[in-house]
Amino acid sequence: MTTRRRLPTMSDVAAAAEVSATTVSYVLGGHSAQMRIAPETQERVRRAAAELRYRPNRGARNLRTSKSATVAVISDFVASGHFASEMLAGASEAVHRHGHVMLIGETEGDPDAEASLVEELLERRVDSFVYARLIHQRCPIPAQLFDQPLVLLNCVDADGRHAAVVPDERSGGRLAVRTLLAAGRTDRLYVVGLHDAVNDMAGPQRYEGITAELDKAGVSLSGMVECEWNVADAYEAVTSWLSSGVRPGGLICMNDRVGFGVYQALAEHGLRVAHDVDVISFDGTELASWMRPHLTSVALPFADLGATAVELLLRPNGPGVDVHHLNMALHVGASIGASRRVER
Amino acid sequence: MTTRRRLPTMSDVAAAAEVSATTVSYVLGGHSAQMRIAPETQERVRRAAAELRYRPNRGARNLRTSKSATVAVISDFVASGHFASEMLAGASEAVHRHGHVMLIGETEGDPDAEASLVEELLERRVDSFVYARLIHQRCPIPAQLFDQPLVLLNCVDADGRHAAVVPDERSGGRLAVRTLLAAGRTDRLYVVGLHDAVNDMAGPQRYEGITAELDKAGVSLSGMVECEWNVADAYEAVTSWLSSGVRPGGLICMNDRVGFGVYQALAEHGLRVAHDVDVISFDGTELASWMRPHLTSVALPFADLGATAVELLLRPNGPGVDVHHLNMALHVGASIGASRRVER
DNA sequence: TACTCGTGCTGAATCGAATCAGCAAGGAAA
DNA sequence: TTTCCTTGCTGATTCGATTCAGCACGAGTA
Repeated sequence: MTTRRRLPTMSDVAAAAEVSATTVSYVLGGHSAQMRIAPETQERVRRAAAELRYRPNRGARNLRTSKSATVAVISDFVASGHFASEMLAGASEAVHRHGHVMLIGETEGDPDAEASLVEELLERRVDSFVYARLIHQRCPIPAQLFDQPLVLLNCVDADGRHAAVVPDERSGGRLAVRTLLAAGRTDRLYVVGLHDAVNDMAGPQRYEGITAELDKAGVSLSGMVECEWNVADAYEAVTSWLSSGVRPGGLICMNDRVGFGVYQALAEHGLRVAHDVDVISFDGTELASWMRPHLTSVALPFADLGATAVELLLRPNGPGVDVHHLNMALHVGASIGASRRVER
Repeated sequence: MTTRRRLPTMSDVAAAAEVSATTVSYVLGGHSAQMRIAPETQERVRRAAAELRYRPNRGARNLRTSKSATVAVISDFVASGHFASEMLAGASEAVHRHGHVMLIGETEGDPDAEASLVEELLERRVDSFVYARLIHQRCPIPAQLFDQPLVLLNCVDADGRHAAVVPDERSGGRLAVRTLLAAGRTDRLYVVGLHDAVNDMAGPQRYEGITAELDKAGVSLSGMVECEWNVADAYEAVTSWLSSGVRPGGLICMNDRVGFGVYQALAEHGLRVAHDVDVISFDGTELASWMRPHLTSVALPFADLGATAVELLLRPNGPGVDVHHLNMALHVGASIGASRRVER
């Protein structure tokens, strides 16, 4: 089923409505007032267009106007099976709301792939670009994008020359601490997952927020467990840490996958989440809601990040150069404070 | 940073190389032999193009040739945070390998959204379409796509009028059973996750494969636990089932999330995976590798599904109307047979 | 010398829409 | 009656590439 009949053009409509193609263009383009087209004529044109199932050829229009109503999203993930792809859903929704379409290119972060992808997109005269990263970080931007309308999504460039939309990790960190404190957890607090990753933004900023809020409350952090932000490393690090005899009161996990590993380690040591140890984490992915008990998590506003980036991009005056920090909200689970609720 | 300088056109190149635009077109289009352009002239044209950093305007080319080198992927998920988005990564890779770009539209399965999305895409004269579903199922196809080059991805239509790429669920089911049998598990076998979902393909076909292979081995299924394919339902169903006193030997979970719920339920009943109960599941997502012990899973070939769909679509003679079944491979974990390994 | 033929290139039309400049018809004002 | 304005529309050009038809020139042939 791949025969494609010729699609009706503007002059087909013009012929059907017995007017000129020019008139059709003005009517369907919404400029009929400016050109004083009589209401009956407008009606006739519109009916003809509907009857022929006329659809404008965007390519032809673009050629004339050099606008393509197309937003390209260049990301290092698309897929990768990661929860962050919700960002794309948010972006996609906003793009269609504006009557544009979204081109997606995945590059796995490879600069060569990025460069050739951008070339492809420029050939297609894409109007504007979103450059997205799976992990909130500082990263280099392909130079070809410098003079294009551009918004960075979940990342920032070194010099702050571009508009960016990122989560407010710092206040996310404060929120995590406030949540623990509000539940009465004020002692034996540890952070799990701190590590040095070059250009990482999430880790340091979350940590800043955590220490700032602790200082404010006069509570001090008892220490930290370093590990990569994944299940296996978190499990191993926490397991060997617990084996050394530490008995934490509250664990702040740098993301949900770390939280997952932490649950496993605690279980093997006979420690019950929420009863013996309070656990909170960051990201607010589905994974948190799969655990037992549900993991309380300070959520990244994935969809909102994507949508906001597109909204900025499509603003009439362009996106500007500000960095926009979006709030992280608490996804309440049941991983905190059960002991104290019971004691009461 | 949104100023956009005028891009060089073909006639700019022609002027620079002191030839006609026609000549430039033939040289850069690779038809120089046919038109007998002298090697030196070709060289001059190519140098001029490179110096001006000339990029063809695809829109203009499309207008002339009515081909856009664009593949649209319409899916009900994109994002949704699901592992299946790897299908898109596979598709994306194949699309770029063919020098095309990929337009993505997410619809959450809403027919109205689908219809208007397809209109948008047709306006842009997209060459060909992939219609994808998160869950392998039989589903209605938007009628506007009927006369477009189209491949269905992870779904089939009711009448089999379109090419489709789907996982071979049946042999996946057989593989799961063979794996259990090969590990010596031949008794107290149960399937977890069977349920009636209209138009679902994965469940019935996996089940068919399972029973066929069991029959062949002369082993019988001891029963099944019905639940939706998610963590919470699987946990609850299996927990109450275990509470009734059943002691299973092997559990075949309909997907990894069911497997996760099963792990939780088994743990609460003091049953150890691989020692007391063998567990195998389907899908082979990252989640399986996050569990302890790693869950052995019959994997969906996500990336391959996406790539194959695109390859079919871009075949010179069109995609045809066959349904292509791709093999599911075993992701070996450690959730099977530890007891018998120890006994030996 | 007249002719054909191969070589190497170009002119002009075309795709489908947007848009500027302008024109015919009719009514009002001078 | 002439001039001017308003109303309602159209012709021609343009965007940047592709592609058919054809042209000039020199070499080879009769």
